[in-house]
Amino acid sequence: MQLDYLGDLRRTHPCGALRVSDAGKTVTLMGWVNRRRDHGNLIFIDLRDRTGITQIVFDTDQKDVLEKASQLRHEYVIAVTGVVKVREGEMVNRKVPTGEIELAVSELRLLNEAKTPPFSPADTTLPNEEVRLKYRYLDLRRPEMQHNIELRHKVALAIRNHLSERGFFEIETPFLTRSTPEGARDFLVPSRVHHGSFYALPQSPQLFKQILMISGCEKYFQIVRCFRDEDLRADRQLEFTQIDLEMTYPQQEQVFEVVEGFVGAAWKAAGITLPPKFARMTYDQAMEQYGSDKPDLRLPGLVDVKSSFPADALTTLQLDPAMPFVAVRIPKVGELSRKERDDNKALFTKKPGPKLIDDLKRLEKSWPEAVTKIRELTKAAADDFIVLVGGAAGEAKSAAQTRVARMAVYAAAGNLRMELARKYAAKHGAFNGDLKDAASYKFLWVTDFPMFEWDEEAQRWNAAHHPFTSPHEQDMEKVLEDRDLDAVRALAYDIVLNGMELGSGSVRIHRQDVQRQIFRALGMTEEEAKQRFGFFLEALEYGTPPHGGIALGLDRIIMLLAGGESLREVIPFPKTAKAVDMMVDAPTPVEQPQEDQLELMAAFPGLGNHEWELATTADNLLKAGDAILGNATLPRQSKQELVLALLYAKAYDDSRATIRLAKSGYGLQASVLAVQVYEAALNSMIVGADNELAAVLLMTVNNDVKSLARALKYMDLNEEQRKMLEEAMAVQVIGSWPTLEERVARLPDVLRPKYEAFLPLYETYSQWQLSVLAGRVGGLTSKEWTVQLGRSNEAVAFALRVVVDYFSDVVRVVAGLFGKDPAPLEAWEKAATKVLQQV
RNA sequence: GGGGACGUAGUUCAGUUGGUUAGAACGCUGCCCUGUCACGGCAGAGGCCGCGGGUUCGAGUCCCGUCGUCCCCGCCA
Repeated sequence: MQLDYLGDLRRTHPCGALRVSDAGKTVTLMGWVNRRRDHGNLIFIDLRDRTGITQIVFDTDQKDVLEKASQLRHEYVIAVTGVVKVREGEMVNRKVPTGEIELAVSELRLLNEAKTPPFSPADTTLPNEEVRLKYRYLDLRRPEMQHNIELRHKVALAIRNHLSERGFFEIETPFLTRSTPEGARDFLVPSRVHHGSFYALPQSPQLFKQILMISGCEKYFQIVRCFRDEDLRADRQLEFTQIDLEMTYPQQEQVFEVVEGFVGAAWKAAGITLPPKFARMTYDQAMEQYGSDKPDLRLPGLVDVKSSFPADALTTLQLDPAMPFVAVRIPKVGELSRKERDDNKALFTKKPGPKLIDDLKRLEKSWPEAVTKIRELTKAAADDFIVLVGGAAGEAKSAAQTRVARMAVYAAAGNLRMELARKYAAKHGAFNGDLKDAASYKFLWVTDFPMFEWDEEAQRWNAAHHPFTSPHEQDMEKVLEDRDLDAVRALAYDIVLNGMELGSGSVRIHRQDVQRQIFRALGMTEEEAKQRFGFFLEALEYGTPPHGGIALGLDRIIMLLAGGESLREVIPFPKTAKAVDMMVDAPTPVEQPQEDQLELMAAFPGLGNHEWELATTADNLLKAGDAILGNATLPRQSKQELVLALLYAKAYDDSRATIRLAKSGYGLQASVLAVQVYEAALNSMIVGADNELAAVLLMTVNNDVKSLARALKYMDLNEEQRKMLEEAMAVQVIGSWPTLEERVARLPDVLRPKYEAFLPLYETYSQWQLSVLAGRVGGLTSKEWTVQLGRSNEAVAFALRVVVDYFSDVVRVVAGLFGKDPAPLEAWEKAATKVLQQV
């Protein structure tokens, strides 16, 4: 079809703007064909842009234009000029804002055509997420997505303006930086200039914003991208946006005021007026009243019912009188069947300690007054559902455990409360509040978090927030004297909305004596602290003002305001649960011209050119092997086929692990694992009954190990090397096969004679070969034998050579037996030989 | 790493106890239609039933594996 040029045509109005008051005007609209209704001599088209839809009309008044309009299809881009006409009577469409007018077109320019899209932005039912993400540009054309994008812009702008008006400066901090003290995995970026060193992408600008306070910036904020290399969820993406702020000389309350201010401005931008102040609650109160540090206030809290019972009742119920005993009430659930009650039991924690009493009717038989009292205390209506949670008798032993045990009971009750609330959401309706109604948003500040958490596994204290959080001034003595650490409260706070944590912050430590003491309490030595935060500790020493701040998740805020179930609804280009961008198809293996390889190699210290080439070759070999066979595609009809398929799978897994270890420079560990590859190679020869090839293989294996032995140097072992040795041994144990006898015993009868014929040969060579590396590594403890453990190019090269040499043998033998064509391997093998000969 | 749900036409879905030629709606193509607005009518095209094995006389349907998407646990403020 003939396309038109835009020429000097200008758009006079967006598609969502025209009203009756514009009647008679000659206007020009541009946009997409959203929908067409072709009546032959009368054509309606809904023209769409981000502002909305206008109906445009073509009729026989202009035959040539009508003719042209009949060619239009979904998502064609057009420009139209015409006169705005008022629609009358039946012709009005009350469903759209522009429904009282239409445009009688006199000129149509076709700016672009479109392939038939996999789905149309005008569709009423959505395709699945995969399709939406792949064709994200089509998905984003949908009015809902346009709305979310606009909402996000407006909210961010309102926050910026609000904070700017209150003296906050938006200041940028680096993306290429070093690891900050949050607990998540960092994204790492190898440095080209500094071989073997990495930048980390920030999990948050925590230390930078504190440094800005030390730098005299007084009030900082930033709407900033943060990165965390963790598994994704509906409400978690690899990269997400925080509203980050920090200020000097703050009372905790001042931070709250600032946040209440900009959150109010944000909600205002979404057309909702929030009350000026949010509720406040201490951590202990939150736990006792809701069994959660992020209480959802839309439903009734827990109610202490201990006083309802006579003293002996607790004993009869096998409850610990020192533990909490609370009622969980879910409104309007109504009668439950026996089966449903049993199902609900499964929602209760499996941990020992907390105990569930879910049958109030039975309870009523023994203590009728108690149950009446409970109904009173909980203000329960007749159709409300109530269960009780207490602490099982005899669980908490020491006084120190009591607080933990009490919290566990509350937490169990709190969890059950939310599980039941979600399950019966349709009945109580508390979660279906009107998005536009301020009452649907229950904000809450949770304050006075504990400063430390006891880590049972590591047997030490952890910082509950992060190690720069200031303790309460009243609790400072305990910190400085290193006592009662579990009772120390932090000046840390969370902002919670409808049971979701929106943000988290604290007043920070500004005195180096306190900071030093905190590190000590956390079991960090001076050196460790210096190594991780040296620059920051030094900065603290140059007159640091008291400061504090907070960070809120912008994506979550937008999601809640948009009524979305997932962050993907409010992030234009999100990633899937497996961390893939479906549109651009990231991440991808990199096509590697030599220079790029060198850059990456630089990230792996100690790996030489030749070793890198070997690693790449081995990688390609694995790919080639899998293309020919494919672990999953091997038939497994006979026992022999099963054994071969398993052998191939093992060789593949070990090869892959070997290459990974080798690339990281862990030569010896890789070598130990590589032994498993030729073990598998050997076994496949034997099962395949290719005795001659197996014998040759044994000889070359022998030579390989000998040459490795020659290459390695004798030297003393230090502490680090000893640790690596243990690691290497662990790898050996994990990767080890059953003994020879066990293996023979497992073989099908047909195969056993063949295998047994091999035993002498096998025992002479392979048994010895297998034990060579492990044995020699073991010998390291006697300080006779060593390498630069984990950093030896010789060991790396050996491991990779083993993979390259023998994995292809496995592939060839297995392919032969399964009747697959090993030809694709040949081209690769030529290339591999070349690399191998370079040694 | 573990658990669950799903995978059939471009899209959303149906497909009985395993049984003839795998269906519907929307979309697409062609023709007709001057007041529709999720327009309507007639005709038509469109399927590796995700992929690989197995069981069976016979598999979209049963079994095993694998890949992908979503949700949850672990992990992560």
